[in-house]
Amino acid sequence: MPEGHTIHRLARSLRSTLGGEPVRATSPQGRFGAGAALIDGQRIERSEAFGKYLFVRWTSGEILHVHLGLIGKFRPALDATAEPRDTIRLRLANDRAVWELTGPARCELITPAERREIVAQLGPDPLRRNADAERFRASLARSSKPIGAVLLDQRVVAGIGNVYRAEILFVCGIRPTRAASALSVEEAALVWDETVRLMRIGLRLGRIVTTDPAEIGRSVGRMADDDRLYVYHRQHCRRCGTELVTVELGGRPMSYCPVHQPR
DNA sequence: TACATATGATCAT
DNA sequence: TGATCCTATGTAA
Repeated sequence: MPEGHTIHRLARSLRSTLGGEPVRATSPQGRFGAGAALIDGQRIERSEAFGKYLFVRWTSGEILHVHLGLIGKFRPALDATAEPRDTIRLRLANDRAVWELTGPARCELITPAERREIVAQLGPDPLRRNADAERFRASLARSSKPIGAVLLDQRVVAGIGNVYRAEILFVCGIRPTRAASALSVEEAALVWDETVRLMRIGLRLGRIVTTDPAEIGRSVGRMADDDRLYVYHRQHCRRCGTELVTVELGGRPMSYCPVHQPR
């Protein structure tokens, strides 16, 4: 379930559970066998996320680059003692924890220069300190494409995915079909601020929650799944019940509320 | 069993 | 824009 908050959380969890001592690395599936052998027995020196990209630096100097893509998962083993399934690309283990990676779009060892190239292609990451909001605003001002499509462009802002783009624009009251360059400075600032706010919540909770607990009438902990989002994957607006409009932007479907997201 | 679908990105045309 | 890759899950047949 990978938008940026997931990867940031993952980077932290890997550090806290595997950091400090040598890690056993294997590739039960075999497709990353040579790479796993190179980091096997090393310690994690650094584990960080940039947008949806995960970088784990090892004491040997190798950098593990993982991108989960649409269906990839990197999670603690359900049963650490069971024989690993043969879909597991990479398994990282010490005496405290076992992590299993399946279905990644990318799992490779890269050099620091290659890491820099990847990061250089990415826009500011709202979950990183010192993220450059002005650079984001300037990208919007330059783009005549719909804001709904622009928010998915990782070169503009790194980490937003299909859920957050829909939810952010709802919370900001902005119709996704509007040209990015048509947003006022205040609107662009609002989009950035809400992106930071909502993704931080996602990072803290480990799941995407964009609804206001006061509006829902329940604490976040007691919210049903159906109450967590305003528009994503819904037929009707969580706020007013109006039938949502679905459009395809950036090659992927998204919904908006015609009442709360005016032209 | 088969098929559709999923919080993504890349490559070919 | 469309095809393709990667895996797991839910629903239909």
